[in-house]
Amino acid sequence: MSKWGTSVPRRRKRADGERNRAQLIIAAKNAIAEHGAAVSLDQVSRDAGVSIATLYRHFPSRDALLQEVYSEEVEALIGTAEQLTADHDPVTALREWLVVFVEFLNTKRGMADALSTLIDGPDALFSETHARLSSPISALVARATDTGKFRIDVEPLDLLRALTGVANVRPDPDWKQSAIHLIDHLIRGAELER
Amino acid sequence: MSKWGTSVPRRRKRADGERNRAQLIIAAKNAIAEHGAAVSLDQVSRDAGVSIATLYRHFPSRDALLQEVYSEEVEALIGTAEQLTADHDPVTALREWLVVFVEFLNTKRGMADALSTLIDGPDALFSETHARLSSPISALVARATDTGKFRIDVEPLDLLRALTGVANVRPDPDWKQSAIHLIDHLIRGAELER
Amino acid sequence: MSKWGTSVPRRRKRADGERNRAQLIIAAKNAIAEHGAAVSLDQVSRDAGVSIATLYRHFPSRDALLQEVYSEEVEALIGTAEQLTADHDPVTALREWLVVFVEFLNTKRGMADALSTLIDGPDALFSETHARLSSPISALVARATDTGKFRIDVEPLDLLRALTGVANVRPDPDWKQSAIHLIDHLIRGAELER
Amino acid sequence: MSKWGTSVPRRRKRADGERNRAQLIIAAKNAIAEHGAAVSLDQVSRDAGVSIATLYRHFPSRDALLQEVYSEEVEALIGTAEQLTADHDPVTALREWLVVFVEFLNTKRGMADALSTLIDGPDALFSETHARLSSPISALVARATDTGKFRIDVEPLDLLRALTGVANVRPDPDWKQSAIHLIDHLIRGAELER
DNA sequence: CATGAATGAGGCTTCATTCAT
DNA sequence: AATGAATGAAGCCTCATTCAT
Repeated sequence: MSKWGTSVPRRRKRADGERNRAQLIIAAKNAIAEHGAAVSLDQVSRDAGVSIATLYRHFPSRDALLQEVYSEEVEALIGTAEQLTADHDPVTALREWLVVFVEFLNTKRGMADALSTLIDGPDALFSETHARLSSPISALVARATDTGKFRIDVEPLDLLRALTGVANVRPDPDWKQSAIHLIDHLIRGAELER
Repeated sequence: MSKWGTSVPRRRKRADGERNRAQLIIAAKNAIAEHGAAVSLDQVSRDAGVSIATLYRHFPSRDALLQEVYSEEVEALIGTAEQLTADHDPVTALREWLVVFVEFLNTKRGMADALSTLIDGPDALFSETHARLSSPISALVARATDTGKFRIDVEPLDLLRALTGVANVRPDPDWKQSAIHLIDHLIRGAELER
Repeated sequence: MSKWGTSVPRRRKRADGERNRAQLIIAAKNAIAEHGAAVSLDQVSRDAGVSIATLYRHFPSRDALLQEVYSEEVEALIGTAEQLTADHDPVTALREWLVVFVEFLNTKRGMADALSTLIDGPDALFSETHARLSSPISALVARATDTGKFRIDVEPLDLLRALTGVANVRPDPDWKQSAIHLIDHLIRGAELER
Repeated sequence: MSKWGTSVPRRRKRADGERNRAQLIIAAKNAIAEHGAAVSLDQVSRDAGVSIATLYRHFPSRDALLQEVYSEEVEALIGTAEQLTADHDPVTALREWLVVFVEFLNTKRGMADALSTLIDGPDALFSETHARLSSPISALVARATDTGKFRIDVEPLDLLRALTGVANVRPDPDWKQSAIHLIDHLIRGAELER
């Protein structure tokens, strides 16, 4: 089927393109973590080892890039929610997922900025991610609540927002531990029997 | 009309200087509330009715100005803590102060950005505010804890951070309500008798 | 399915090449009419359904492409001149041709830009077109003059330039009518008997 | 009244500012004449010997700059129309003004581009200039027509457009002569008695 | 003290054009 | 012959900050 006997070497350039694309996403991820969501795209392209024009070829707008960076991780997060739901009792699943969310924030340092920085108020990027995270957290909370032993008046997404707040304290190396304390406290406040 | 002919003008000069300084802080405060922390200093100086150079005379750098804006409000917050401590029982005082803190965040929309936007590591501005807020919140929590009916494993400052997280959801007009729900939940999680 | 198994594909390759070339010219023509002469070549190649590289294979530079677009239409114009000369009396032929020229400008909206945009001095593109249009208009004018009833001190090409000036008023939807009025006036000014 | 004894030296900087402003207008004028209206503002600022930021300080937008360049000359033109109306018989006045208009085009080479290039179709800049030139030319034509010996079916502004067309032939050094021939022809076509 | 002006530097974005396959 | 990818270069614009008066 192949013209040259192996199926791989054909279209090396194409492969490079995809490698660059990947590099850009990685660079953007790191850059955002380091400098916040307002990173210069110039910076990102430099980090990725490509020209700024190449960045623009792959991502026609800053948002398109952020979207992509964001997307991957968010999908993973959502997948984890399903996994945990299957493997654990409701409250544990919720707790564990919040812990995973904190891990996610770790890579995403600056992402919170990203959301609010994007100009148009309730913008597409935010709305979408919002919506995507809303499902799993709501489901997990609902499942915990359905046990009858758990009650929480806080809107599910606000749990994530609270953790984001703790995560945004940039310099503190112990923030993850702090966040876990907060998770425990939040759960404890929701348990009816004590 | 002479510059030194009366005893008043000499003082007025000084007064003008201070008025300018005050105006600048007010303008910066409003500008930040309105446009986020990335406001152009030009904008601020224009709003204050002085030249950009005058701004620089008073505040040698952008950060110095932010610092000051921040400072004022923080001092007010601290004052409130003392007031509440004097007027209310420990848990109520804590709860009320957290509510006041949420109000503070309301004016400061964008201030959170300001903090995280400042680029490198444990920056001076943040650290100082951090330190200054640490005292009142710690004191309030300690006082509540000392009643023996209250226990919280979360680091006091993290309570504020959690609220900040909820506050940072820019477009939601109900965020304040959400924040208060969170406060109640956090307090509830800390009460030993239920 | 084999590449060389039939005698047709070999020719088709060539045919494709020519088709592409033609498509490119058409696309460029439309693009210029729509967006002015500053169209991006990327746009043109996309419209033509080929890659930008293919565009470059056919036309080594932006100017080469414009040249070609221009050329085709100019040839058609010249053909029309001959036709009109054959079919009508001198003055009518001249008038009609000027009307056709106005039609030509209509499709070419933006072409005028194209010419003057090319940066330096008496550029090749312009000069050539210049030269090519010079013949027919001069011939038509000469033929009208030879009747002895017609006299015009204006350089023949300037008649076209004047019309181009009227045509370049972009927003006016009645410009064609205006141009025809101008044609009539110009002819009227040349008629000796009145 | 002055603090230093002469009224001049005070505010030297301000004077510089105005000089720069003037330089920018001159540079823009020349640059447009040379490269057309799409000149890079960077280029203009460089020619004027100031930084691009300074250009922007004086003219917040490209249009603002063009407006200014344009404005001065247009006002002069309008003034001339009044002068000529006062000093000459109707037809002569019209003819002379058209000659002056040709002179104006000489400085303005590329201005025609400017008009059509500015993005929004019938845009403010164009409309205004349009309107401003409309008055004098209409008045001059009307006055000539009122003599009863002159008739022209061409819209007054189209006379200017026709001349602009001739003027836009960049390389020809004799274009001014050509334009004057055209003027004479246009006038001749309008005279009823011959 | 205050001012208006100026600027360097940096980010954004778009192209025409080249290159390896 | 055709392609997608890459890039240098250039334009646009904005801002924090400095300076001469």
